[in-house]
Amino acid sequence: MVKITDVARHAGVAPSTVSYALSGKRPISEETRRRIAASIRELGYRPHAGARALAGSRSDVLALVVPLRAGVHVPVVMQCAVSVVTAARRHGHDVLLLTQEEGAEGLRHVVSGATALVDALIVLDVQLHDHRLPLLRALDRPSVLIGFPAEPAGLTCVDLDFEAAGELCVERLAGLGHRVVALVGAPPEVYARRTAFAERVVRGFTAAAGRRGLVSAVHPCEATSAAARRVAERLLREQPALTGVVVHNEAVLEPLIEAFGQLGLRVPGDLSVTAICPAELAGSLRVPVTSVALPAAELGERAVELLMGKLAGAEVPAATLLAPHLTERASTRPRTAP
Amino acid sequence: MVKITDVARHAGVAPSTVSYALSGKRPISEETRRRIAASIRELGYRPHAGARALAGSRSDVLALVVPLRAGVHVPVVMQCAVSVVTAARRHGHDVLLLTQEEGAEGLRHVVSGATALVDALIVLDVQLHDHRLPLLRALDRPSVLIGFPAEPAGLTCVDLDFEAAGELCVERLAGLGHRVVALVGAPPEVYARRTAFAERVVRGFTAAAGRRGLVSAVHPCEATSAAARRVAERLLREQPALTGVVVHNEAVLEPLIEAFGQLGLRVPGDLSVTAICPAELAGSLRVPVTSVALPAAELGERAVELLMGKLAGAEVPAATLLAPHLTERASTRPRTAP
DNA sequence: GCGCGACATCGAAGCGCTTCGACGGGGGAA
DNA sequence: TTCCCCCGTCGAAGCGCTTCGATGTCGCGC
Repeated sequence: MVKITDVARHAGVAPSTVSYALSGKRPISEETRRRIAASIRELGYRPHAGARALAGSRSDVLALVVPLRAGVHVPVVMQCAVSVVTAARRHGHDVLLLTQEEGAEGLRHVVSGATALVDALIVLDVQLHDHRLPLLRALDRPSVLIGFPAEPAGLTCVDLDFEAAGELCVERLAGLGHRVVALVGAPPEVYARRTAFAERVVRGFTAAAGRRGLVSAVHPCEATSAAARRVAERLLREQPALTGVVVHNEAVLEPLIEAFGQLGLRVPGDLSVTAICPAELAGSLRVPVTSVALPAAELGERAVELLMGKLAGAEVPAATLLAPHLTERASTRPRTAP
Repeated sequence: MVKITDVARHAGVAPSTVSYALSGKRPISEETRRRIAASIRELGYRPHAGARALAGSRSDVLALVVPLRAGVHVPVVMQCAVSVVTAARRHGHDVLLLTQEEGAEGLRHVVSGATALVDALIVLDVQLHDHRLPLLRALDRPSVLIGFPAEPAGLTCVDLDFEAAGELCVERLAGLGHRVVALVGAPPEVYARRTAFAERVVRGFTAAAGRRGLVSAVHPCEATSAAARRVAERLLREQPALTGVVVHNEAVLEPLIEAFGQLGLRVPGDLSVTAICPAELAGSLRVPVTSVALPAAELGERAVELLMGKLAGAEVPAATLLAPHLTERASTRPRTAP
C-alpha cells in the first residue's frame, strides 16, 4: 500500500506538505503542488480513510437512516437515497446505509458506536413524534431530517411543503368548479404512526376545502389495487356528487383511475384527478395526471447541501420547505354544468 | 469521548487487556472480562472505528454496490439491500452504499480510494459481461456477486436459478395441458445490456418449451401499464391460440392481467399465468398468481454469509444457485379441451 | 521442594494521517 | 543595508486501537 510518506519521498517534500497540499489548509506553492499531484498520480496514492478519521477526527462518511416502514413507497425512498449518495459523493463523502429495523439502537450504534465512523447524518421518513429526535438533538454530530416532526426546534429539516401541496390540489379543483372532493391518502398504518407528511397533506386538503366551502372527505387507502377498487366503490356510494379527487398514494394512483373507469367514471370526463407524486409517475400513466411533483431527488440533494453547510460551520436555515408546483396534465377538466 | 484507556483505567487493567477481552483473541479470565464489560457499559465506551481500521487493518464495513440501472424493479433491489444491511449488522458490520452511477470509478474509489474503508463488497445487478469484473478479480478484498456473469470463474456468486425458474414455469403450464405459451419479460433495455438473470429466464423458458414441444414466443415489455396493454394485444393477435403466459416483470404483472381481462380473456379461465416475482407481489394481486418466488431477502442474506465466510478465511462455494420453488395460486388451471 | 509450562495480563510499538509550532529565506520598509 | 515579517515548508507529536513479545503467577509433577 502506498502511503503519504511514499508520496512525500517521491515528490521530495515532507509528509506534512503533502497533507497540506491535499487539504489546502495551508498555502503551498504552485510548483510544489504540481509535483505532489504528479507523484500521487504516478504512485496511485489513496489516503487511508481510517487513518484520516483518526488523526483528523472526520471520516467523510455520512449516515443515511432509512427506516423502511410498512406503507412507504419504496421507489420514492430509493430515489431520495440515490440522490443523497450522488450528492454526497460530489462533496467527497461516502454514505453508510442504516435501515434501522433495529430501532434507535442502530442510530446509537453509528453515532456513538462506530463513532467517528460518520460525521453527520440524514434521516428519512420522520414521524410527527419521532423517538429518534431526542437522540438526534443530543448528538454532537450535525444532522438533517427529510421531513418535519411536530416539534422541529433545534433540528434542521427539509421537505416538500406538503400542506401547501394539499391546498394546491384542492385549489386547482375548486378553481375548475368542482364542489365535492375527496382525498385518497396513504395507507392507514402511515397515519396510525403519525407520519408527518401524510398528516400535512390532510391538513392542507381539509383547510383549503373548508376555505372554499367544498364538501370533502378523506380516505386512507392501502397500497393494493384491491384496496383502490374498494375505495373507488365507497367514494361512489358515499359521495355520489363527487367530481374531484386528490390522490396522495403513489401505489394506488393508477389502479384507482382504472377502478373509476370500470365503475363508469371517466377521467377527466366525469372525475378530475390531481395527485401528489413523483412527476415521472404522473406523466407515465395512460391518463397523465395533473400533479404536484414530489421532488425526491431534490430533497436528497438539498439535505446533503445543508449538511455540508453545517459541517463547514455555516449557519443554515433550520427549515427548508420546498414550494409545491402543480403541473397541468390530462386528468383535470372544468366541471360540466350540474 | 471515552476511549479504551479510560475503560482500562476504570476496570483496573491494561488497555491491551480490554482489547483482548473485546476481540477474544487471547484468553481473559471470566472475572476480568466481567469487570471490563461493566466498565464499558458504565462509561458508555464505543471503539473508534477509524482507529480500529488503522491498527487492525479491518474496518468492519462492507460496500454494497447498487447500480440502479433503468428497468430494474426498485422494490426488489431495495429488499435485497435491506436484508444485506440487516445481515451485515448481525455480524457486526456496517454497509457503505455505492450507487455507481459513476461507473467503475466509484468501485475504485472505495476499494483503493477510501481504502480500508471497506473490508469486502457485495455487488448487485450483474451483467453477463460486466465491466466491473476485472476490477473485482484484481481486488485484494473479497467480494460476492448477487447474480451470475457469463464467466464467473474466480468469483463468488449467488442467485436464484433463473434458468430453472423459467423452466419450472413452463413445465407447470405444460403439465396443465397448455400448448401455446408466451414469456412476457423484462424491459428491452435490460436485455440490451445483457443482464444475466433476464437472459437466463429466457433460456430456461425456451429450452423447456422446446423440450415439451410447445409453441412459444418471448416478448420484452417496458415497465408501464401502457406497454403491458400493448403486449397483451399483440399476444392476442399473434398467438390467438395462446393459453399460457409466463411473466418475468414485476411492474407489469398486474396491468397485464387487467389488460387481458379487458380484452375478454379471464385469468385463469382463458389464460393461465405464472410469474417469477416476489411472493408478496404474487399473493397480493386480485387474482393471486402462481409464481416462482424471487427471494430477494434470502439472496442478500446468503451473500453476507458467504462474505463473512470469506473474511474468516473459509472456503466458500463459488456458485450458489437457489433452487426455484413454485407456489400454486389462483392464476393457473388445466387447459379446457380445445 | 524445585522447575517448568500454561495462563492471564502488561507495556510498548506502531498503523497512516493531520496539525501545531518552528524555521529559513526573500522582499518590503525604514 | 538592516530588520522584520510572512510565505512556504519541515519535523514531531499524537489520534485510539491492535498486537507482539515479555512478565508474573499459579499449580503440578518428579
